[in-house]
Amino acid sequence: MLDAKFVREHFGVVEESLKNRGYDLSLDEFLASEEQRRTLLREAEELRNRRNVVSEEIARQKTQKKDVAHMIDEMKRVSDRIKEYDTQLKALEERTCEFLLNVPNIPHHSVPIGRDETENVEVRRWGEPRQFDFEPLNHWDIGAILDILDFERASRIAGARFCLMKGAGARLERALMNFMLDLNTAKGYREVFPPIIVNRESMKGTGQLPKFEMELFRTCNPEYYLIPTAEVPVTNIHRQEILQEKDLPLYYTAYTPCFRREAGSYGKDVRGLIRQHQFNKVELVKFVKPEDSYDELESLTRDAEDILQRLDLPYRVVALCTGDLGFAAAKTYDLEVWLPGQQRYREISSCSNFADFQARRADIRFKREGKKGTEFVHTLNGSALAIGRTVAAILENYQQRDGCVIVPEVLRPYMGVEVIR
RNA sequence: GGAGAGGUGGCCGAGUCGGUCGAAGGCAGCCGCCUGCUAAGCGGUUGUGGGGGUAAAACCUCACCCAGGGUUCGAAUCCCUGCCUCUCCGCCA
Repeated sequence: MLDAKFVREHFGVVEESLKNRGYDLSLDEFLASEEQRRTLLREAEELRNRRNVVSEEIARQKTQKKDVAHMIDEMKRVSDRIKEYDTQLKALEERTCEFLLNVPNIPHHSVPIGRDETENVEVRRWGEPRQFDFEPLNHWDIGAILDILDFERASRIAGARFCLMKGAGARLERALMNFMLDLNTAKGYREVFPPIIVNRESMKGTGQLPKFEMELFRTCNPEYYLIPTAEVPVTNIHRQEILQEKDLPLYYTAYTPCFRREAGSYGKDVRGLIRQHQFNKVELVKFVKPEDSYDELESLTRDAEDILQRLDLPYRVVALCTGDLGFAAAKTYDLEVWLPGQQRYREISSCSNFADFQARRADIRFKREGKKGTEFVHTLNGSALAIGRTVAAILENYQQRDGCVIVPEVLRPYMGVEVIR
């Protein structure tokens, strides 16, 4: 969420950023109702002041047994007027809040301007896509041949966009989770295992709600939401807290299952592990001081890249342009891994700096040593990595002519075997 | 699921029959004094958010005693609802 005062005072900046993101949203109505709100607020506060002053007077005179009926009479009228003001103010506040909740973050000035994903900018590449002396298969074919990925039975158990992993497939999934968590914690990220269904407030805090209700699974009675990413519960660890400067930065890593409706993605990636309703992911989350957040984004991205490098999977880093940037993000790098079966790079991690956008929504602040007042922290997160997609990448990149799959060296201690056959 | 208790400032803790309570007292922190010895004593000070104001402060004002409603001229104090915590019983991975 943006700061109402900031929007008031810098609406030019906000309009520009909305335009760059491809949003068609006018600020006029917001500015007008804000103006009205502030006027009403001042008048209401004057009345309250009057009421406070006279109420004290009433108390004083009453102890002296004086007649206060006329004052009480006046205050009755004042209180009625305050109530009227409050009703109006509440309506206005709801309107401005509602509006602000639907305004996306302002992109950082280093974010390339562009309409959609075709205008994202490649920042760097790592690794050489392997040259095959045979036609490389898709991971779902490899999975079927090895009998480690079973989409048919999964659809019987649950439905489309689910996968039953079996034998070495299940073991590979688990190996990757452990490998990634071990690596991340060794770098100083604190491992947490959070609730994976959360309340509405948490979803609001990170920006999934109210705008993206359609993309979430929800429970009824009582109402909870299944998390689409560990970002939600982990960022909300510090919701409504005031942290101390000396406690920052805070680094967390978490493995969780993730659940996504994938509404509106009909026909996309219908086969394989790329787009599932349920998938596993290891996430990195940072809480940092504002002045550090863009450096922290670079190091967070490097930490995610490190996993791909250790797995020896070719990838590239892409800076998302304004038109492709997520709602809450100020800047995002996507890591795209090479999939030989599809002959293209596919997203496997998304690393973002949200600046103070989530912190303001979730009310996560910090106090500087020796300074008055508080400031919002900056939050960041990134996948390190999406497990299912990593499985797909390993199967496709490490496949052999005879159908078996070599296990990447760093995973062998976790897998117990060198080859999946 | 059943029966009770409770949620007050960084922490502990008071708040009487609703009125001068942003809230006693203690601890902790900060500033100063005193003392010369490893610490005590004395004085002062210490929250957050909004609006106004200022070059910036100062300053003025409103709100905040879990959250949201209600009663009242006036609520931390009374009523209702919700959330959370604790104790006991039951059930259970």
